[in-house]
Amino acid sequence: MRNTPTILHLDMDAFYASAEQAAKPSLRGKAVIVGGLGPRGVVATASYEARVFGVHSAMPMAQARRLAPNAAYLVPRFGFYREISEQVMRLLRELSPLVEPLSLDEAFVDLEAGGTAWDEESARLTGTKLRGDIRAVTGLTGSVGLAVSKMLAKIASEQAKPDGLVLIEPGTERAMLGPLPVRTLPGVGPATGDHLRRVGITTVEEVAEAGEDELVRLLGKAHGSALYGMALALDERPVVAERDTKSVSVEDTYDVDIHDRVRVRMEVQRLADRCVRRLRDAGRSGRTVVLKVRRYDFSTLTRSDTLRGPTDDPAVVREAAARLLETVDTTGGVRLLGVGVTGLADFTQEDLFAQAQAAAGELEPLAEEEVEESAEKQETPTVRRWSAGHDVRHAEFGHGWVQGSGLGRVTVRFETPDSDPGRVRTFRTDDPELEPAEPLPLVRRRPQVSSEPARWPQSRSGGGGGGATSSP
DNA sequence: TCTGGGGTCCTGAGCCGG
DNA sequence: TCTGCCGGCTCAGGACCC
Repeated sequence: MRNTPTILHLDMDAFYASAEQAAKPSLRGKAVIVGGLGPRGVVATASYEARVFGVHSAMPMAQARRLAPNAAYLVPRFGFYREISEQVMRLLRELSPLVEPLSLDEAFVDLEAGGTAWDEESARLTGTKLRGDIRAVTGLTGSVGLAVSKMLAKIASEQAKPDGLVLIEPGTERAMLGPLPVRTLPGVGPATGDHLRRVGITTVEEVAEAGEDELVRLLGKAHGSALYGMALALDERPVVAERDTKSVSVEDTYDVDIHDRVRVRMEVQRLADRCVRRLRDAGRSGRTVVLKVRRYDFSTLTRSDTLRGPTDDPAVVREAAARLLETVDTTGGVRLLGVGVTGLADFTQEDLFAQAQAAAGELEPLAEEEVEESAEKQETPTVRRWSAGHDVRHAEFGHGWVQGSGLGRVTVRFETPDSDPGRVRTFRTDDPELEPAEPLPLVRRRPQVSSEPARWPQSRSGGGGGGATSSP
């Protein structure tokens, strides 16, 4: 393991919620909760103002609404977040070719490999400048952790939140780690945490004291050994720039459990089509088709079928998924269905056997009329949908966003990232002057990458100036 | 309180072929 | 030819992560 703290972990602060606050001046400083708004939605991100009420990510939305009834509730706009994420990732790639994105809002960077840091001081300077650049380019804040390994850099960025920088000095790692709860270690979730607590292990220090043999006995070989290493602050995992995707899947949770078997079959076919579309967009094909069914009682089962060769043929995937469904009992109802493909390849191989079978009529695919008939039942009648938080443009009032809709009315707040908080107006949902719009850039004119200050005030004023401040 | 969606990795059982 | 062993593959489930 290296002895300089030149692994950087960047974590954007409350990313989705902060992006929405940046786009919508009236939400700055307010509790904002982004997530699924249906009856079975969960919180994706809560702004720091919402966290005060006890709201956190992965919490059921119904619970969040009870805790913070006056918060702004928005559906995620992944396309918008992806654009911001790409700006941030570009800044990271200026630091090093070794950038490992973990999600839209997180990444590791090997600064040493990029020649941008070689010791404590240069690492700290690089991290500080990066935070300023992110703020200048996106208007958002991110927290930076610096350490000798990925695990420690991630723990450091967690400690730096929000809007800070923490560098773990080489030699102090074990002392820092010891008193932390086991859940701090990567790979320790609710189940493992419980497991360890039941045998009296609650801190990282106690994990180290338990010894490798005991951990392997408790958790199995791979998990036990890995955890022991982590507790000793040993983590040799390199920053890996190119990660090959290993599976592609889509799934839907339904607002109400589905009981009708015909409807279940139809949904599986739709999911299969969506899955193949994603597969093709990625230029891949796959050999193993996986069906996922979550039943009314939340029990989840998967069924998979490995074909003789990789395919990206929707008919083949549909047929495999339909065949797998026939092995599953769905009486009682299903709350979630999913279709995935694994065993990915860059080439396809015609599944002649399946094609021949289909041609011979052995597969009993859903009759077209049956599909269409069921599809019609699904269609909501002709009303335009206005999702909360999405951008719109009105012929007279200009750019705004949907604050809410229902009962044939849609409420729009007219404001832009660099305007003052705007006024609210209500329209009929079929108002011809109202149309969906693309999100506006958060920072109007991309400034030179330097310490130019953000163009508008942040909800968390913190360090002010160029944003290039650091906490201890 | 009532649990999303997209992934990754691990484990253990059963089967098969050398 | 039979048996035992071993490794590899497939399948299902579970845990974890963001």
